[in-house]
Amino acid sequence: MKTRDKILKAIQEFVDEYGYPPSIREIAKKIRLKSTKAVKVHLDNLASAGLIERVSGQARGIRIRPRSLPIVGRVAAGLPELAFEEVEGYFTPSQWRECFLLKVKGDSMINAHIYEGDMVVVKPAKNAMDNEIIVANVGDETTIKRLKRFGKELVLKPENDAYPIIREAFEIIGKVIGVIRQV
Amino acid sequence: MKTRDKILKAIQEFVDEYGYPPSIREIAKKIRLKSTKAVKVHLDNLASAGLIERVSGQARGIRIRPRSLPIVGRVAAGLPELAFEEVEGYFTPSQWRECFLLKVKGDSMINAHIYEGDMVVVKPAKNAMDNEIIVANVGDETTIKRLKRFGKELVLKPENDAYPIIREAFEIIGKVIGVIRQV
DNA sequence: TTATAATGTAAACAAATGTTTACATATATG
DNA sequence: CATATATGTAAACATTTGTTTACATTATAA
Repeated sequence: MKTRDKILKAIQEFVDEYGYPPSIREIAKKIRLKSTKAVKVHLDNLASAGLIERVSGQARGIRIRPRSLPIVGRVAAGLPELAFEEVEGYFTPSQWRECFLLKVKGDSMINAHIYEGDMVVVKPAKNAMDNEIIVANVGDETTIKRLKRFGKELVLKPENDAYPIIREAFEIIGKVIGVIRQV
Repeated sequence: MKTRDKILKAIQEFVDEYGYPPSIREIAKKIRLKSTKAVKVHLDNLASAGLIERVSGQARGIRIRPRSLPIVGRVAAGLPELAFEEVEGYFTPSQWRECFLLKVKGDSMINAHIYEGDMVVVKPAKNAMDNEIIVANVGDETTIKRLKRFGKELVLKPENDAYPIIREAFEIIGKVIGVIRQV
């Protein structure tokens, strides 16, 4: 692996671990270079190649693109090292920064393809719109349901015909903006 | 708004804008404080309150964004600012570092709860074990199936009884280690 | 009110950190 | 081979940046 790529990888790992970018000396130590000059040259190259951005003179003035995963529709033959022919877009987990994950219990939302053991991504909120899937507290139970407006009444609708609509009082905790399942 | 909260907000805004944390002087300038001492005291308070993490002596050694999302089983009443009673664990999107996302087409995997429009998280690999869900190229089609070993023969099994087992030649692209759906 | 703590200013200090210079070594490249 | 270029080491340098000290101001409580 070329030194330049090692540096890029080291930066990404450092940011993942510490939450802020490394200093030049920290990069040098991580990839076992004995001089800061060599690192600086490579950083300048990475910057002119557009792989990172730098603010000269500033401590840890390195910005790497927010980590994102490429979304593809199909994969080119041979899998030539992430050189996908048809990248449809990018998914950035950082859009979930303010969220938490709620582990799904029960099967009351299977029509929305939310199953026991899945994790729903919840964006904290106190209000929601008609038809959104939300997390709410009913009594001391935390539950995932679809919010439905019947005239002036707000109710919680399971996505499973075997369960009844909930008309009890509830408190909205947040909106479900995604579902994750680890295989 | 209290100075401490202004500082916390300023840090978040700075990180959003520049990709790395602010220096104490930059914070002071942003919230119009004329001394670095005042900022430092507040940073120390924020740190002991657990709202930020600091590495003393290091330039821009401030971490605000959690590296992981908390997984909860239920939410405490009132949602007291992300103070969850029962955090069961943490989910770190960075475990998907080497992966890509493949958009799901068709309904051949619905028994594994993988639906059209979902995205599967694929970890590139050239081999897989019996029973794993994999991404493979069959001809010039990219497909998601379960890998099955029949004696010495490896086949691709859909998770939908309406589809037949695929016995054609295929190339393994990677393993499916997760499923994401954006609601 | 008066004492005490919290908060802020100003300046000095020390450490961390980016930058530069001089030189050595490897790696092409003709 | 000979030369140029890239890459690296070592050390010095200048700036940035966290920390501390001394003191002023404001808020809080007895």
